[in-house]
Amino acid sequence: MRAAGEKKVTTSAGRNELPTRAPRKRAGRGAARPDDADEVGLDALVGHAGYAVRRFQIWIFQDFVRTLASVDIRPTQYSVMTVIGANPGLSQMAVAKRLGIERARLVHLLDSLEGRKLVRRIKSKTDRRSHALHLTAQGGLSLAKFKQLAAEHERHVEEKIGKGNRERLLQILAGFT
Amino acid sequence: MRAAGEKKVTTSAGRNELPTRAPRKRAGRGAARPDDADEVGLDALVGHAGYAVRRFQIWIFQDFVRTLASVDIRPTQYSVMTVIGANPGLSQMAVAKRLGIERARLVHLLDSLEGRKLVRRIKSKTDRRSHALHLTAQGGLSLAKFKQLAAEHERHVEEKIGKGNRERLLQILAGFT
DNA sequence: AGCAATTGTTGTCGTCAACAACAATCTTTG
DNA sequence: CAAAGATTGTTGTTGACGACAACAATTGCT
Repeated sequence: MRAAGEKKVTTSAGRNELPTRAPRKRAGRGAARPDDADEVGLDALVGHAGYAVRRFQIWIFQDFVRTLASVDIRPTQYSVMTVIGANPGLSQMAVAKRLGIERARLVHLLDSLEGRKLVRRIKSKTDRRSHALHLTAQGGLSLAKFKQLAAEHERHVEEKIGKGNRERLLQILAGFT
Repeated sequence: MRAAGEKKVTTSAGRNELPTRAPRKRAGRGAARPDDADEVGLDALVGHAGYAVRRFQIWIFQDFVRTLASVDIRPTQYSVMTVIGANPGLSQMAVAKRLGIERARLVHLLDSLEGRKLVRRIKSKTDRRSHALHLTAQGGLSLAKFKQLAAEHERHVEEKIGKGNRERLLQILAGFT
């Protein structure tokens, strides 16, 4: 519901400023006073995996949100629906554990999705504490659309870091999924 | 939880009924329904770079916080001090731009660091709007210690994904730093 | 001088991880 | 079987964080 920005972000959104890194001289210590951020040396920060990953994560997140803005689905919502769609009848606990999110957080997520008639909580008969999660008919249809857009987002990632690098990345991080 | 032989991704577009596992601990559920998160298929989620990166980012973040817990320094604080240490005299705007954080947010960050006598805001004489940021003597000493711990954290990353993979990762994501 | 832009600051809003506490409901065990 | 313990969904709080909006002081531009 934001969309107020209406920035000139095209749907392709790739190749904006990747190779900016001008091989300029390192910011000289002492007298030099780099005012432009482009000239600021990072020193020890480069070489930290966490920093690079954080920046990349932010970029990916924003592109995902932007690409799926028309359907108003955020990454976490998408992951929840995907898991439920692939494993109907899961309990909230199971979904939370699988996605590594707090079950407390999943409550709000599902409230929202259920309010939009995408997901249903059905009381389990075998365990009256838990809910069996299912996609609604509309939810299934919608998820198909979401997946299309998510695939488009994935193409943006390819454009940004290269197809081979993306696959390599997935391979390296396969242990965390 | 590595989900080793996980190849239950039946590419046939239809439903992929999970391979019937013998019901383990809990009383039989009647229908084949995975209760344990370990058995839950992710389907389309695997293959999404954003998901893998997010999980990895969370892991890295937590390890960083844990490794630097003794000095009570969080990733963002570390990045701010590193940049200031490498480029003394920077303005808040320059630091914020370089690290990709909001200048509004940097205010609180610096309030905290200045309160701990690690950095100083010195009024610029050339531009009385801005502050020149410097590490205090204690801040410089502390940063050296922080860097040691950060290097230890980085070793944890190596242990987790492998030395070569870590370097490849940094290489792939170099454009985002 | 006048007006737009920048800088630091304050504040709000929404997302997210991490806990804590609780009622309802299993499961275990004495 | 009944009490004790554990689990599930829920509500609430805390704190870090990104995104904005508005503002005063200051600078730059014309």
